[in-house]
Amino acid sequence: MADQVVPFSNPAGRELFWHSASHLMAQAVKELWPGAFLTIGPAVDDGFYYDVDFPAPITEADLPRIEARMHEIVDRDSPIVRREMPKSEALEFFRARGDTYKVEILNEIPDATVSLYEQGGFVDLCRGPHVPSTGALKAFKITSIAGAYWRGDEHNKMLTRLYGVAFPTQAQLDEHLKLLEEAKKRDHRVLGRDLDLFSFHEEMGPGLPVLHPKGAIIRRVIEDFWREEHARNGYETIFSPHIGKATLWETSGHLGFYKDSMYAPLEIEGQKYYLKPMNCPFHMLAYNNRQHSYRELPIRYCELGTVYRYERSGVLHGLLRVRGFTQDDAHIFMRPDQVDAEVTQVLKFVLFMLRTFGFAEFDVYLSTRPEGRVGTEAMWDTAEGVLLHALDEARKAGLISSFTEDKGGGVFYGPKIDVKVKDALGHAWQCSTIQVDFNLPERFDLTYIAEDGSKQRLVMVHRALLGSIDRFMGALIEHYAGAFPLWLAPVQARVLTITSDLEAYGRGIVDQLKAAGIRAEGNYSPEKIGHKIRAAELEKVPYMLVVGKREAADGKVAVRKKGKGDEGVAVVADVVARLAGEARERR
RNA sequence: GCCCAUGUAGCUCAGUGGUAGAGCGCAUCCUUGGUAAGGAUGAGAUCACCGGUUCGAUCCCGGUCAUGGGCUCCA
Repeated sequence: MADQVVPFSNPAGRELFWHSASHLMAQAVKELWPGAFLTIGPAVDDGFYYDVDFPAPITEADLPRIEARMHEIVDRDSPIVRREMPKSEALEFFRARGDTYKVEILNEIPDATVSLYEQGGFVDLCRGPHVPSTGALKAFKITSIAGAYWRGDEHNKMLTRLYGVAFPTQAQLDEHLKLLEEAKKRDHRVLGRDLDLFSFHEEMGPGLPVLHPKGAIIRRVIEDFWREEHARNGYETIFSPHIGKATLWETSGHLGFYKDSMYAPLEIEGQKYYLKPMNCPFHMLAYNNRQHSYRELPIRYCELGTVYRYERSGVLHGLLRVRGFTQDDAHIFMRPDQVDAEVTQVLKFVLFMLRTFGFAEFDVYLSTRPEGRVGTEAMWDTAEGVLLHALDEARKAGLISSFTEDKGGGVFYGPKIDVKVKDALGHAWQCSTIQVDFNLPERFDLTYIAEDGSKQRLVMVHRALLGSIDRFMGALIEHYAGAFPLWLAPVQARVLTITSDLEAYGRGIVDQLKAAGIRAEGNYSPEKIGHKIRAAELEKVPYMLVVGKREAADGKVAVRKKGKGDEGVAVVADVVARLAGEARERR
């Protein structure tokens, strides 16, 4: 059976190409370190990797050597040959080499026959297919080196993972590397510092950001919009404290299921208090403070609740993975007959919010019953059916194009819908989650009084639209590369005077903008206009309003839109109205 | 937490076993110039922290902390 040649433009072809490149890298490693053992080396979304058990640690400094050897192997242009053999024979082959990793993999392959690939004396167990010869692999780069546990299990040995990418031509590789550079410039951590949005400090501790005034404006704009829309959608805001007694977390089950993510308790007057990792228990108590009639439902409690979770130091990452963050949380209490309509409404709400922030592409997942769960099968059947129905409705309405079912991916207390947004570079960010919860209503004995006067168990849905406000900000920063649309921009307009003697005129314009609710400031320094424009462009201010003698003479400004250039002069009042309008429309 | 790497001025980065340098930014002064960098001068650094080796450590060694790339998990 000969391997088919599949073009690189095709996803399968790309995978084949990258997988072959992975073998090429493996051969180079094996030639340079004969004592190294190869484990697994697949193609991944944006390249390939190979996990290697090296006899002694290697470092980044070794990468050029490996690349050089790879080029040598390419020049040899060895044919890549597939050989099939009985599993037992392959086992013997790898056992003889003392290659326990390949033996372990082989033992898990159910087939009686396996395939090996050979290229210039280098042999690896592989399903294939591959490019016909090593000469086909022209352009590649080992991009990084990292540790990775054998089989991803931290109880296993730590291997060395080499990541790489490969392309049929050098031009394509260069293009790809350029794209990576671009992505680096959009990194929210870099922009967060350059645009003076937030910072981290050793003195405060890892995973604990502090928002600077400009970052705080973005946060406040997000929150104001959020509150407004929640009020409009029938939510009531509540506020809950940051700590709660141990008994509360015992009731909620967090001390049983979530303890590893919670911080050690504080002791106050002989009682243990825990920093909250979630807001749910407080909302449950607020609901349960009095009896509720079926007529009141659904009741929707929302809160921008700041929670604290222990995250292992190695996983912290800018605003995306922190130890204290604010969830845009809500808990909806309802009758069983209301769940369908409510979930559908929540999903629409989610998509409305995300679209308003400028995201147009979503990855939507339905996660169903996992092993080890609470609730009856009938409850799961109903809840999964409801979520599925909501997703179907959203699809029919054109709100989403499709969704993926993650079988067994639900939480122990109920099924859920997750929505990830895709940013301008195509990266997916986990944001929204809509979860049916069978657990807390039982634990907190949440009920309502039905039409016939009986006490009934209610259904509770837990949801977050943006997920973590902090993470969402990170997503926005990268999506817009720091160049926020007007309504989100910390500074919306900057007045730039051609000469410093026009300061008074400039200040007048700033005042008019501010009076209209525009976040405006002026730059009246005696720098040249080109300098001021460059500064404003770099700070990604959406509008630059340039004023010189000509404009000052007849009450006008020259409008320059960031990234677009000079738009010509306009009357000040018109410009103020235009910006105010854009901000109001959240553009 | 684990593996590897990194930590020098606000930022980006040079550099050396004899206590540091550039560009940008910042301050002051000059310049008042029409759409992405005008000029001069100046301030600014216990070279992450703690310990060791050494006559002497920013540099070598050890530890700690933080950061980065991953593994794992998740908002």
